[in-house]
Amino acid sequence: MDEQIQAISQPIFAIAGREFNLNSTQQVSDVLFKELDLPHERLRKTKSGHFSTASDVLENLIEQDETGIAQKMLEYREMQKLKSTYVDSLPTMIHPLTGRLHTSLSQTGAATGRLSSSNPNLQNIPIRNEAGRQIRRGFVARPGWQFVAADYSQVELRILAHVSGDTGLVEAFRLDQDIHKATAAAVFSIPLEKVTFEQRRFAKAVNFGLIYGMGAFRLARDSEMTLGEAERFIEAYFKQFPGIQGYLEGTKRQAAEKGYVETLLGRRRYFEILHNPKSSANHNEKERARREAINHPIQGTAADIIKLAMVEIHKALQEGGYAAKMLLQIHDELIFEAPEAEVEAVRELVVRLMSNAYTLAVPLKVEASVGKSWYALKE
DNA sequence: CTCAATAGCGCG
DNA sequence: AAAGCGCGCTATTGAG
Repeated sequence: MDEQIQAISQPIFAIAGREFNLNSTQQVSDVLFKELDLPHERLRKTKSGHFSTASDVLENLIEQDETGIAQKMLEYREMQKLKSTYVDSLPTMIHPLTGRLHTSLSQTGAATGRLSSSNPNLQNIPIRNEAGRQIRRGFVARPGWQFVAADYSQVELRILAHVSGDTGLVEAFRLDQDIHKATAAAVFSIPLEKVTFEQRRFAKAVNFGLIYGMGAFRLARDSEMTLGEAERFIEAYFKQFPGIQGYLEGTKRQAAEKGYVETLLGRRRYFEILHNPKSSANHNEKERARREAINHPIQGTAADIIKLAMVEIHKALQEGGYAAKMLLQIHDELIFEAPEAEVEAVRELVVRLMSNAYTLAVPLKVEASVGKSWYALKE
């Protein structure tokens, strides 16, 4: 990746006889969409009226783009992001006395009760693409120590199963089924072993979309379905998981009647927009508030639970006389650093306390891994 | 120079 | 435009 990153030091590109700065989305938009022979009537516009050059737009253009500029820009952007945000920036933030990076965690940064991380943000270190993932090679445990990482598996869907009481979802988690596969089998009315990769991928998108209050429009856009087909699919989904439909409706009703919704542990988020019938908010704002209300009890409960686990684990490490330290929380995941001799005990302790942090109608599954670097975590 | 808004994108 | 939630950081742009 070093070579790839070095290769982007020059952000000036020439195309259609003009030079422009690839960092300037406005320049790119003007040149790429107006001077090139691309159909630009149907393209998305930004707030300021320029054509959007967001990655999803460029990806859709690759096919028809004979110049190859769309592909080039995506590659350039990926490397530029990694270079500016991580490779160039993180080393400058190493503390001179400790030789380490120290983030600041805010307990009030997120409306749902999540923590947020800043200066630097260590909750968004790349992992999804291999080039970015290489950044994690830079995070290494001190000599003779190892990282122990433990994350909740599907914690938000498990919380949805609990708060909705949906029997199908609860059963699937109790049987420790592959939840997206089980969803696909249910909505397509086929046996588990007949579920294709595509069907599972689709069910996964729908499961996540629900947590965020997704509608038929988005579903249709992200799939090959028409709007009508997407509406029928969602209908079929709710028929299969009526508890989920009940949760969505109940949450909306509570937000309207009481003006707030809350997590299992009582953390509230207020929605004046939905409570006040004379609210001046427009339709879009109300729809957004509706989705926020749907999401809060789920995301917020997950945040409550991992915080309980963090308190318990801190206590247990202290009382057990461990040298191991809790380093970082990434929403559904905790990272520790432990001396070699403590690794197995810490791993066992962390998995146990995270799993038992709060009792739901379904098990809280925790997966752990160990390694000398953040890149090399295994198991 | 600082400040705010915007576009874009990294993560869960 | 906006049409799935929650964040923080970088670069550009335009303003004072």
